[in-house]
Amino acid sequence: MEQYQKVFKALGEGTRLKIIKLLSVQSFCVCELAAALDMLQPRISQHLRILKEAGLVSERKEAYWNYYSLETEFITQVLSEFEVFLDKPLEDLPELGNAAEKISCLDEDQRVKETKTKLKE
Amino acid sequence: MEQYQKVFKALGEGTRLKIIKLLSVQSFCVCELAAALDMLQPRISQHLRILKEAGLVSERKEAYWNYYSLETEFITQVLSEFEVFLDKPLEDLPELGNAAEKISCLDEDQRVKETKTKLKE
DNA sequence: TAACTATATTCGCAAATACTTATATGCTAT
DNA sequence: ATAGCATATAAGTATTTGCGAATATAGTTA
Repeated sequence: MEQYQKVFKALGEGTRLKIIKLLSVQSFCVCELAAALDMLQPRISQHLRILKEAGLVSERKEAYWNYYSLETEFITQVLSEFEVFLDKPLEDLPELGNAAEKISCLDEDQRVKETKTKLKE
Repeated sequence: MEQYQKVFKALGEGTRLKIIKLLSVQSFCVCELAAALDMLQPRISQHLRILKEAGLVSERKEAYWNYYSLETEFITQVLSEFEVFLDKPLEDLPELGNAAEKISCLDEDQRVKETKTKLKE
């Protein structure tokens, strides 16, 4: 669950989305990305670090340059895993097992029925 | 592209991810979510507003309560569209057509070859 | 070694965001 | 109508985050 947060946070920013889209075409070094996006080099480096820590891009050093590549397969995998995550029962998630207990005694349909009954009486 | 940013930003936060996971099981009203997550009600309402504006959840009023439901199909659709987005040519994206021009004169393999040649001389 | 190029990191600032407290709105019930 | 419950909104504060400028690091050339 922490991984999804990290990945989605990395994806949820305009500049990083642009970088990702550029890298989806081909690998680029930092200075090329900076030129293409008309931004300062340190900014690009910072965003690339975030993307790299989330696993979305990888780095390859070549002479002067550091080329960054999009980890396309990783992205595909995380996104499909996320859909599986949404189908899992709450009990399987340590972060939410507690929450599951607090509401497990309630059933929505039953609740609504009770409410309606109560209101109609 | 703006939609992806909004959706991913909404997904990239811990509390909202938990809310989404809870709603993946069944619909809940605000006070139930607040109780389950042991958080204050206004905080939950705020997060729900963000999720709703991103299209990730929908609202249904019932007597006293506002029940929120996960828009599962929407999520699935956006995520698969995003993968298509990554395959599109840059020219199709108004936000990056400009960037495409700035780097279109460069070809990575050629660039690397030149570099290596230059370094070996 | 010294000078150069590309990149990474740090610092200070401004904008955005999440949180708490307090208040307002909307239904429902008496 | 007035009271009560659930929810939404607003105000104020603290934290986070993106940014520009300056500095540090790493690899390359002379």
